[in-house]
Amino acid sequence: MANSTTEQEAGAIRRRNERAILQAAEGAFACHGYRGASLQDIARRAGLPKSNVLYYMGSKRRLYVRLLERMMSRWNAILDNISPDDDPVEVISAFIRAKIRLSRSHPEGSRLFASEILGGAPFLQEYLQGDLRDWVESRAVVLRQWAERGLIDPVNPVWLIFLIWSSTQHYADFETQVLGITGRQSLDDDDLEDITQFLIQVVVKGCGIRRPAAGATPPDS
Amino acid sequence: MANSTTEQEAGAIRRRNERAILQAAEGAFACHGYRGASLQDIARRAGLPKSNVLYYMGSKRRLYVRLLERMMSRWNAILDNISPDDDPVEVISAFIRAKIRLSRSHPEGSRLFASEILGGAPFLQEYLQGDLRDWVESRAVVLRQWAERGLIDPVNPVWLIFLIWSSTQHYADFETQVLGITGRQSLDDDDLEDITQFLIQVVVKGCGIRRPAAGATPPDS
DNA sequence: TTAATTCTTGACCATTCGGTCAGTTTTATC
DNA sequence: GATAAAACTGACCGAATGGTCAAGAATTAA
Repeated sequence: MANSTTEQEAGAIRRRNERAILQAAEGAFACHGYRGASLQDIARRAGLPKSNVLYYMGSKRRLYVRLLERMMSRWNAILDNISPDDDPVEVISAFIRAKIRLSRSHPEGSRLFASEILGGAPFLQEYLQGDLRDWVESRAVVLRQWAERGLIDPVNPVWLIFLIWSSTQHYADFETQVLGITGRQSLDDDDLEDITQFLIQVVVKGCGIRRPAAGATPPDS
Repeated sequence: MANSTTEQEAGAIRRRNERAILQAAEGAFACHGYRGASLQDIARRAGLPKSNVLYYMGSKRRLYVRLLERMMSRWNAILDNISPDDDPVEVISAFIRAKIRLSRSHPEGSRLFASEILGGAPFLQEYLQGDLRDWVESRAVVLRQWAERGLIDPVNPVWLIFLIWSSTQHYADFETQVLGITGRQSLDDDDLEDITQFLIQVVVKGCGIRRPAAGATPPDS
């Protein structure tokens, strides 16, 4: 294969091919699920022979797990810490915004995750019942403290978190439905900003989320 | 095969076997998607030889389409008509409630639908851009009229419909995630009622949905 | 009882699946 | 240019895929 740039740092070929394979596989797994996706199809999308895919990834399972881990690390990156002293409106708004951004920047990874959950999460059970559960519980504690201080209605924190997850995830997972119904070819940045504002408004107003009284407990900004 | 009840109306065997196959196939397709599910697995779930599945259903594709159509008819059943004169709070509440009930009564059909959309809706494109789009548009008209009369904040009706769809669908599609994170084995009726109340409250309050002034335009009940 | 219809199923088919491997080519190092 | 390491890939394997078919079993209709 003709390679125009002969001089490049070591491992460049590996990096480039792995990137191509991972991207191709993400699309295939997102579209057809773990079982439904085939290495042949992934190889074709990546423009490589099937043997080459296995040379780099070892096996279909390893490739799939690697993609899941990549997606979960993206997910973890937006699960930032919050403190009871933070401004609830800011925290919730930032969370919704980050989640929408993730759905937009990595729609296929998002669908890959959804497909994994739909199939009963055979590879992510541990994560769901471990790290992610702990994260949800820690946020629930903060939300309850906000409720005690009258900064939010006494809603079930877990249902609220699920509401935000589902309503934002929707725009990646059900993109086909959204486009089909709205008659668009794609959603542009303005649409996404509009959706983000709408979700923030409904959640903040719907849960009675308020900013803390000025000077009471400064949100450290 | 021993058949205890010899005397029964014609077609009883067919009905019973088709039921078993459809149920088995719904679970398999929901779990693994169209490509990922295998007739062998479906036959095993139904307790029949593979040949028998093909005898009744013709082909994998026909079986899949039949399941999709069955699910869409359930879906259509809750897309009832509304009039601008109806009480917005009642309409939205009833819609959320019906949608939650559908997710609960037919979780695997719900996941089957989700899997179809995730895969790009190869079999449902027409439905999405046709009947469903028309339905959404007709509801959007009513919602805008409500907004003009001050019965709801001027939110984008389509985003509101998507919000209700996604947040309710979540409890079927992401059941594994919900159970893993809450540490439950299953969600009981009380949980679902709690979730329903939460979603109704957030949406109604969040969108500023109000009941029409008494006697103004009676909701015909 | 007989004849027709429906139902059942194992054997079989071409194709594709994930995966192995040996052998070749390309690249990096000296 | 020589050597070693990395990259590449066609051929191949056993298993599983969706689907066909013919022949037999069970049920129904006459």
